[in-house]
Amino acid sequence: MMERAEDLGLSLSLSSSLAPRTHHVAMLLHAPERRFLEMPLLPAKRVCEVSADEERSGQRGGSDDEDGGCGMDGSRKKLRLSKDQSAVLEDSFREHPTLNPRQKAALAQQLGLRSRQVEVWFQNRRARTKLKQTEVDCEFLKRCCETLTEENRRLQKEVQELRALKLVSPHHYMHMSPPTTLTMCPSCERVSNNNNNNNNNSTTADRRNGVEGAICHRPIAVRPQQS
DNA sequence: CTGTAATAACCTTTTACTTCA
DNA sequence: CTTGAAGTAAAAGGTTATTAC
Repeated sequence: MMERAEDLGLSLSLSSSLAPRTHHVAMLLHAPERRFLEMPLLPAKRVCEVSADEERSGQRGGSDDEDGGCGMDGSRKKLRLSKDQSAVLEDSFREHPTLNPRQKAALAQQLGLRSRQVEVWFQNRRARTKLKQTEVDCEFLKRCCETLTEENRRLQKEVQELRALKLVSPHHYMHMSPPTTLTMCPSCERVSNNNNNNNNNSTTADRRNGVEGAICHRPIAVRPQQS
């Protein structure tokens, strides 16, 4: 059969970790719809696995990766890893989240598990890590969204007030100091704070006239707005 | 050189079991 | 004792990269 780099004791972290990661972004986007379309109408078939005694003892020897047997009733009995086994697996995971076949076999032998079980444990462990990270990212984005919503509300209010002021007292409006606001360059979409951005080219009058392009970091065509 | 089939490794989703409040 | 939620081992089915032909 094929002789992979791992079999030679080489790490394939680039090809086996990075590449799938790039593709799983697409998977995240498209998998749910696909899964929905392909969702079976009937429950998935039950599958036989390692017998309860073998699993519980965790001492099942024998050839690697062979399918386990079934309980007499075909029911799936679930292995619970001991604390020691979990600790060793966790340590190993911290060291390297993916295993090459040699590491996997060594770990399996050390723990008295099949290497398939070690492999599955690592798969699930990676999935849990990713899920946790997704939750963290989601929480962060939620907070960002709340902050931006609040900022948007504040800015809308400020715009309203300025418009009202301009109508009521144009002279006073022209001579007031610039508002505490953020300005986004329409060209490069960078946001700058007017108050501490002293080296930008825009003037207060520019901004009052809606000429926001003046703060751009690169030259852009500025078309004064009709007001 | 290119296309293709086989294979390994990994990922995501789902299922089923265990534990615990 | 029952029940529902959470945690997790394992299976299923998918994608991608590699290799041989």
